[in-house]
Amino acid sequence: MSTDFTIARAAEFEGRDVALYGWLYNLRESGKILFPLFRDGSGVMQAVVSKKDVSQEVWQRVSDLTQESSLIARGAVRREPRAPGGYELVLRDLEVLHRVPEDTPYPIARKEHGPDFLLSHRHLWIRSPRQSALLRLRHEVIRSIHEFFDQHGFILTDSPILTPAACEGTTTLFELDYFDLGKAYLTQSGQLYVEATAAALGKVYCFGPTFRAEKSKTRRHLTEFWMVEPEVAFATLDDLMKLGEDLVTYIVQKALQRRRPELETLERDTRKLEHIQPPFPRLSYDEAIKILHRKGSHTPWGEDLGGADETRLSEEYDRPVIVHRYPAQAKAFYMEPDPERPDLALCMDMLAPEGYGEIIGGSQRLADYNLLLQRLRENNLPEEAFRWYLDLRKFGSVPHGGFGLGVERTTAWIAGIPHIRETIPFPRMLYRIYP
RNA sequence: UCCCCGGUAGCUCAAUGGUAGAGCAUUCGGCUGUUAACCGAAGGGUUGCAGGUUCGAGUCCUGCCCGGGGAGCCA
Repeated sequence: MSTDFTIARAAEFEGRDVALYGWLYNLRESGKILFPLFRDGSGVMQAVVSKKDVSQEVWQRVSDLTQESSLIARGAVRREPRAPGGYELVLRDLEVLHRVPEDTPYPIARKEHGPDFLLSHRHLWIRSPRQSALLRLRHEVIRSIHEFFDQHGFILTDSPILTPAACEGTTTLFELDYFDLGKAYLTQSGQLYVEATAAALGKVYCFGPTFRAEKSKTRRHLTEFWMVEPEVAFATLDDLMKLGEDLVTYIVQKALQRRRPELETLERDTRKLEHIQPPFPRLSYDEAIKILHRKGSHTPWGEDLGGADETRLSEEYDRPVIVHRYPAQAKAFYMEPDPERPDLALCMDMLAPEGYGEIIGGSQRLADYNLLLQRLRENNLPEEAFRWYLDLRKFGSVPHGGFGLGVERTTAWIAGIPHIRETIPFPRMLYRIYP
């Protein structure tokens, strides 16, 4: 009897007797033959039970199964073209661990449901094949990120989640009381802290949840989302664009290599992912605005690009497009000005194809102490809270930079799904914090 | 915060201002290769909440609550 059987690896167990630890996904009956469908977390597998081949007790236990009852099914794995997945379990014995009572049946049917109902039952919805495929894909994205940075000599230095002040805007912070020390805030970005660790370790990144109290109500926003933020000492804007391009390529190609079955479950057109390879097109903001004006946009020079602009730009290309050197006035206080055009910031955004919008935002950071101090004052930021950040410009300041990549947006794009809320186990949104 | 759409059975949805219905789910019966199986039957309702118009309101009006999509902002 094998104990390490999983449905995903059923082919390796052909002809062997196995124990399947799982749940009932569905039960199809046809007279004296039963087709229970089991799921075990790795996939769904059909079993077959003939009345003449099993005891009366086993037959009864299977016919009495209710959806999502937990169980141990024992039998032989057989290749069977008529079974979904190509293999089925010839059931010999069934042990019921917990039977879902019929007066409180499992609420999620294998039929259509609305988003409100599904999100309110998110703790159960994640059991469905599509949702578990998305969570496996998310896992793969995260794993690839860590692999990539490890292979490129980066050190993981996580930033704090509780912070004393804003990283960027001050209006979009979740605030809480911190003992006798006054207010603390949930982090919006780990960037300022990885700037410090980059000066200590050279090439670093942080990976963790970030929080935005923005009242955004769109398919691209969550109030709590995960971001990976590399930061590199001595890096120029060109280095950052190259790093972002290599990272995104690595993530996409590994997803294709390792998560084909999941992408198939999601009915993703993988041809659109195959050609995600460097180099990605690069446009200056000036060039981007020209293209947009030619395509009918009315965004004036100097303003940040809107969602419709991003879609217009990305539909020009079959891979992500990098837009660099935005007007400084539209960007954050900590960005290094372009020495040739001080009205521009040495920054870059990467826009995913197919209208998925910005997946990366980054920049070279202000390295000069006096200019940084001036920018802090212009933005009415509390100087005291940024004392340590200013110190980084007092003790061996170097050109450096980094970017943030949004895990959920990246996963949604690779999965080809319309809303990012399905790419995180328990999404946090403007009007939803349960379950 | 603003704009648009919606709320009817556990779920997805019907119902000209005139007797609240179907499919799925649940229960019972039938069927030896089913593929969201199929066939037959049964149970299941304070039509989001409060008020108003009307002989009569799921339907029309007002307010509120809840959700969805989008804008702005962002990853």
